[in-house]
Amino acid sequence: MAGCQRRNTRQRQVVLEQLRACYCHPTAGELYQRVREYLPRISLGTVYRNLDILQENGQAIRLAGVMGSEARFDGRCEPHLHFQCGQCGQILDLQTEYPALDELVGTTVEGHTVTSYQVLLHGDCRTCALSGRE
Amino acid sequence: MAGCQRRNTRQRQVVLEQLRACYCHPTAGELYQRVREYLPRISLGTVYRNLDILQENGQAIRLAGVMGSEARFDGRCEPHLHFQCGQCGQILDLQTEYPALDELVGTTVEGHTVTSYQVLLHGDCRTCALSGRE
DNA sequence: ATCGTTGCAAAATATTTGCAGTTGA
DNA sequence: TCAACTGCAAATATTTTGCAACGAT
Repeated sequence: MAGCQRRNTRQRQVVLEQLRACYCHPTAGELYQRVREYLPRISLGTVYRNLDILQENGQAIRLAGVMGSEARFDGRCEPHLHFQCGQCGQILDLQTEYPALDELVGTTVEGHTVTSYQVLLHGDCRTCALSGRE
Repeated sequence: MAGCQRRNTRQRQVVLEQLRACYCHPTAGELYQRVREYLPRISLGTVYRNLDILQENGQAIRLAGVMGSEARFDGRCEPHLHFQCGQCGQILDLQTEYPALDELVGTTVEGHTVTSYQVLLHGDCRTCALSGRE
C-alpha cells in the first residue's frame, strides 16, 4: 500500500495532531491514549498503521532503540538533536544546530546517498543532575 | 544486579566475541543464532541478559532510530557514524568523522551533560542506488 | 561456600494482520 | 463507485522474568 492514493481520514488527522501536540516523543501506546480522548473508538492497530503511513509521508519519525523496548515517535521532522537522560529516560528536543550534519543531506558519503539523519545524545539531564541523583 | 561483581562466563565471552565478529549490527535473535554454533545450549534469554550487561560495561551499543521493530546491536563502541539504507535496511559503519560532535562529549548542552552520542544517517546505499531500485 | 549466572519455560510486551464493514474522493 | 481505511480480535514477534540447577571466584 505504498504507492496508493492516500485518504485524509479523521483518524490520521488526529494521530498527527496529537503527535505534534505532544513534546514527549510518545510510544504508540501513549499516543493511542491521547488520541482516544478525541476518538474513543480508535484502535491501537490503527494508530500503528497511521504511524507507518505518516513516516512514509515524512510527517513522523520513528526513534527505535532508545532505552526501553518500545519505539518512540516524533512529529517534528526537520532534523534536530535529541537528548536522552540515562537516569529518568526522558527524551528532549535540543535547539542546538549542527550545520556539519545538515551539509551531508543531499550529498553522498562513502558512496551512499544521505537523505536525512538522526542524532541522539546520551547523558544526564539538567533536572537529574541538579537533584543530585547518581 | 547493576553494582555487583560480574563473572566472566563463557556465554558472555562468546556473545561479545560474535557481536564483534559480525559487521551486520545484528538483532538479539540473529546473534543468538551465531552464538549457538559455539554454545548450542545457550538460550535467547541469556543473550538478552548479556547484551544488557555488555551495554552497562560499555562493550556494546544498542542502536537508536533504526527501522524495524527489533533492537540492533554494535560491538564497536568508539563513536562513529551509522548509515541505514531505506531500501534494503542494511546498516553500515562509516569511517567519516565528525569532530564537532566528539567535542560535545564531556560538555553541557542546554544544561544537560553529554556522555556519549549516536548518529544515524538515512538514505539509499550505494548498492541499491546502482541497482536502480526505487 | 557464595552468589552471579544459566537454561528452560512461561509471562509480559509490543507489533502486525485478516477480515468484514465503513468512508473519503 | 471502489479502493483505502477502520475496529476488532487473533496471531506474531519481541523482550523479560521466575526458578532451580550450575559454576566462577
